[in-house]
Amino acid sequence: MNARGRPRGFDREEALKRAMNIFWRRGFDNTSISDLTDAMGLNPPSIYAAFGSKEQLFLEALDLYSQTNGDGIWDYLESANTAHQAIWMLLRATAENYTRGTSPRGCMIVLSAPQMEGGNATVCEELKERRQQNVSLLQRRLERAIVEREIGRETDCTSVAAYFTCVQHGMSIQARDGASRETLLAIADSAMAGWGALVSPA
Amino acid sequence: MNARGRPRGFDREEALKRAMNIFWRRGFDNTSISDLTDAMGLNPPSIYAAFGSKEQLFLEALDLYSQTNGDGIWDYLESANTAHQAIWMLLRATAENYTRGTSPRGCMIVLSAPQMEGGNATVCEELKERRQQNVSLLQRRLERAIVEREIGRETDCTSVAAYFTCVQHGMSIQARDGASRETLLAIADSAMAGWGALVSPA
DNA sequence: CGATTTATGTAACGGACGATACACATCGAG
DNA sequence: CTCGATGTGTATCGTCCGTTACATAAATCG
Repeated sequence: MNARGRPRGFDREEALKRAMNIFWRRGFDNTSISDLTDAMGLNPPSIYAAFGSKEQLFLEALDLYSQTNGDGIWDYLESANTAHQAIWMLLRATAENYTRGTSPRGCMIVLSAPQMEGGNATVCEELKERRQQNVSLLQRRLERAIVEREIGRETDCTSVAAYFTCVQHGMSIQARDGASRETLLAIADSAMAGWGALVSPA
Repeated sequence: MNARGRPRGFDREEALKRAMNIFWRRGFDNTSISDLTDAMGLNPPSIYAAFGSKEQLFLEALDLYSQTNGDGIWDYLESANTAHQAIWMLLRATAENYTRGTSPRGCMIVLSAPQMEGGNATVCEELKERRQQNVSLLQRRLERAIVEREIGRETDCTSVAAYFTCVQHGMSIQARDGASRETLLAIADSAMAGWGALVSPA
């Protein structure tokens, strides 16, 4: 009992990758089905048969983005030995990731649909949740650093996580506005300058 | 030779204010003429006669935003005695400004149209230029602080300005995502924590 | 071989968009 | 008053949007 009917005439993953790139560059609302058919080399019925709708296609593209572009950044959180090193490398990896010549600049999750009203509600909510998950990841890493006695028990992990997340989000805007990799790396370093004052002593 | 013809039946400034609010909340592309007619209480021909086009209306609304909402923030840059105090107050004022109950959260200039492709090119370019002007303002204030011997001559004013601008931009995203005033104020304080390491000694 | 199932290409759907044509209302000038 | 000028309301323009109907192509199943 194998695939019945006419087989799909295109590579679904390749098509999804192209959709991701154009959503990333133009955002959800500013990407039309016509844009997608051009970029994916498909006609509308093929897209709808394979992905369901523009909204579902975007959500799949968002998953692909998180897996292929996000992980390279967030892996450092757990792999680095200290929270200080982890966040520093996270920010520096972000700077490099946001200024790759071949990819759109900045983060798809931050830039795709910043308006909470007027656009697609499901998409907005999904993006918002993913952004907030990143705050939680940072916060948990800081709490782990308390347990491991890297930083003191008095550290306000929630505020510090919000601060570094804020810097990362801001880097998306700067990257989209054309900031150089050097500028973003300098921002990453600057953001770490206050570390000693942000965490309480171990 | 005074105003000939039928006089305008509405308050132009009040209508512009309402347009600003809805553009601020929904962004440029996600605000339709229908949204504007509802919010402004006008029919399309009245809007077009008074403001020209959706694009021109937005640009006027953007000017109004800068005058009524931006100045409260940026005035501190020149009025404060030191660059340190100026930037700190700038960030704290930003935190308060972005979390006023009556207004949309976050900055209109940052959130209205973050995509450089697919939307209105003129609007995108205008917003980008205004964002970059803010970097220049910060940079000049830091250079003044060098002249006034508040900070050392080795300070990398460009990088430091980019860093604080980045924090401010990030606060717009956080505010739009629902961050509390306390969270944003904590971010402002956190961002200042590295000041001593960011500037060279006087 | 049909019969069935799935994918594709063409062509178009209803609806929303930004923007206007047109008739009418309301002003100042003469 | 009449005349020219300008604002307003209705009703609509052409275009693009996301989506789909329909006929046809290409595969498996019996």
